[in-house]
Amino acid sequence: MTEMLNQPARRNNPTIREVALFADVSIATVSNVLHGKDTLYTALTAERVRGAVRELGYRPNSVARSLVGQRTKTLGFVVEQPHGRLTRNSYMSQLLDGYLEFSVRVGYQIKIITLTNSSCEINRQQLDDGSVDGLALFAPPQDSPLLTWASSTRIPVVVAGSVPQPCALPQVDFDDEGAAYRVATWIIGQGHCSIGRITGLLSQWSARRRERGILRAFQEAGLDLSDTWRYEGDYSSCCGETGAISLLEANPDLTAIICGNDRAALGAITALQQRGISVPDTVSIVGFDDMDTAQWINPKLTTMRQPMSEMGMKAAEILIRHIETGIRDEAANLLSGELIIRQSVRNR
Amino acid sequence: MTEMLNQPARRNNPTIREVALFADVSIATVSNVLHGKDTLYTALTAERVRGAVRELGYRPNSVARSLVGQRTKTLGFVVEQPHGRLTRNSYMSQLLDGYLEFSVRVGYQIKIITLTNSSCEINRQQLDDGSVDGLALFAPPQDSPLLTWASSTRIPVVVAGSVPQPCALPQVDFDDEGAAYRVATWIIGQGHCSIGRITGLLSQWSARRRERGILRAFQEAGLDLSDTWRYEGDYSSCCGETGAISLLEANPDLTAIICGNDRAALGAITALQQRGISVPDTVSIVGFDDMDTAQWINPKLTTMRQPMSEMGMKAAEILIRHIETGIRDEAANLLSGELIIRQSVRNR
DNA sequence: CTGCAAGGGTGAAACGTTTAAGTAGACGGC
DNA sequence: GCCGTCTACTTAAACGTTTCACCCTTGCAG
Repeated sequence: MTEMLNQPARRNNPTIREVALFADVSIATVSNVLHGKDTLYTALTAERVRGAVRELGYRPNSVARSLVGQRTKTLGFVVEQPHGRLTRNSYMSQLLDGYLEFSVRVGYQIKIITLTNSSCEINRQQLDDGSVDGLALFAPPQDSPLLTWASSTRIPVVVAGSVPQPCALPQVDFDDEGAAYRVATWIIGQGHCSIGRITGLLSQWSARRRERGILRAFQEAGLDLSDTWRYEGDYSSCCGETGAISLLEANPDLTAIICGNDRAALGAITALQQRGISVPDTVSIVGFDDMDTAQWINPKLTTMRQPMSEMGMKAAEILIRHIETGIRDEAANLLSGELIIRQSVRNR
Repeated sequence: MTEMLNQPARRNNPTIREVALFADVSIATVSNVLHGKDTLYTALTAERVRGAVRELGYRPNSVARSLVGQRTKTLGFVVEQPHGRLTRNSYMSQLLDGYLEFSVRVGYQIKIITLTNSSCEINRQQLDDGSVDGLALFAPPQDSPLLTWASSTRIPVVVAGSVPQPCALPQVDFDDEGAAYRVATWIIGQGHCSIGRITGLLSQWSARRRERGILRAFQEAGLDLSDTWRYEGDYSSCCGETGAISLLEANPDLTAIICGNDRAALGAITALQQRGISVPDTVSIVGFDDMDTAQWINPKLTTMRQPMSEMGMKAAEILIRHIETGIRDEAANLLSGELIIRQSVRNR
């Protein structure tokens, strides 16, 4: 007994039990007061309880709460290697940002779950061990075993960003095709008709969808649909450099290039400028993503911004609705991008 | 009808109790097998238990585990508004990256805790409600009430990044003064002796420490220590623009500018180039941070890279050691930066 | 005076684990 | 034949909550 009194500095958090003792009421009453079940106690007892809580510095233990309530008010942010490092591309951070913002606003917390390919089997334990109420899979690799796992699991799941097309899960993604169509249509509207494109790897769904959008716009405008105007890259700046040069050699009358992402666009600009070809006066360049650097380079890059943060938010929204109402979202939520017009495209 | 079909997929996770029943052993035995307490069971029972686990698809509930074990194997990543959005500056994402990487490697998970100034009192509940074993406060505002709270709390805490100087908590930070000293010494070594500087707000500790480092180098080299060579900015690109011009007007023989961060450096370069002043031929520019854009602009920016990821790792390391051994780190862990030499500084 | 509803509260089970303490049986030494 | 020691288990008490069922007053209608 004296021991308890002697340990002022390092003593453990008080429990609801001690609060009850201190206030001279039952545990149940403390709980009721704390939950504002106001028909179950008098103002007097409430005051005594609150006094005890204040005096003892009581904070409810969320783990115990989760155990009995069978929910943790926590959502998982799942990211698989090789993305791994969140920062490598700001893509992930922006998704996280939106996801976090929405979740926190409605009272959920976020746990980050990273899976390495190798230890996928081991780490998968974390996915459904009761520590989260729901999971959002962000930009999963196309062949991720998680996708099949997710479609048969008990726990609410949503997939967001770069979703492989045939995917029977609730999903939110960028409207690649629509955005590409709009970019192409817009640039045609600027008077260009000899337009090259540097795509991502066409084995990837997102790159294929963008290609489709561009082709649709080209077709409507009666432009040449042949592969002469296409260079298949891999979203690297390096492929932007070689792609730009290669396209220009194949089509000397080229006046514009649509790049699959900003990095490729940066590479293209660099390569062209090194050869004394002016951007945008001779060749116009448009990118995809609106990465931070886009506004710092010269000329400032005109590009299609992906609504990353909004996608994160939407993912959280869908997930939380599923958790709280049991209603699983079935639609494919395609968010559209925004064309950020800067200086790298010239009106002819 | 469809509802009926949906039910079997939605059945709850099996508990250790059901595994025990299935394998016809006690709960304790299941637990022992799962924990590899190999003196406590025969190979035969182990096989029966593992069979049951497999058959039922049992996964231990981590919440229950945490409750009895009194630890969650989870660390908090605490970030206060107005940083809020992780992505605004990649600063936070990089810290998170390192923190995450180290933690995951040694078996800890990460929960993100964002605090808005307004609801600080409310959200503070989350900080010590038993849901995390330790907390890392990243780049707290100088006057953050969290800092005083943290120094008197029971739970292990570490502060990382932009730590206010008088802070009695375990901490890891960038060696601002040392890095600034090295940058200044190096640029003097390149033959410059008319060197301006654009600082951050000198009310902030980090900016003051950098200023001190620069002055020490200037003093050792016998350079003019007066304020003529100093422009106090606020780490914005805008202040870089006005700062560069203002310094140049005050000191026409200026040959180099040390910028408090990369954003200011970018602003300075833009402003100088707009006036037809060549960088680095006429004026050299050196930055601080090594933001992504630094390698994309022309000329590529020479800058002092902050070891953000390493700082995150170090924070996790210190925290976990404190948690597991009870030994609180008392040293101020100052990590040094790396000078990334690119093209924006000319050797005279 | 009885019955009964409402108000204000309590007791205890449950959530799913871990683990200290206990136990039954086999075996060996004397 | 008795004691002690191992081995392989089991029992049950925690961990800190929430919540459901129940209990005791008191007041009031019949």
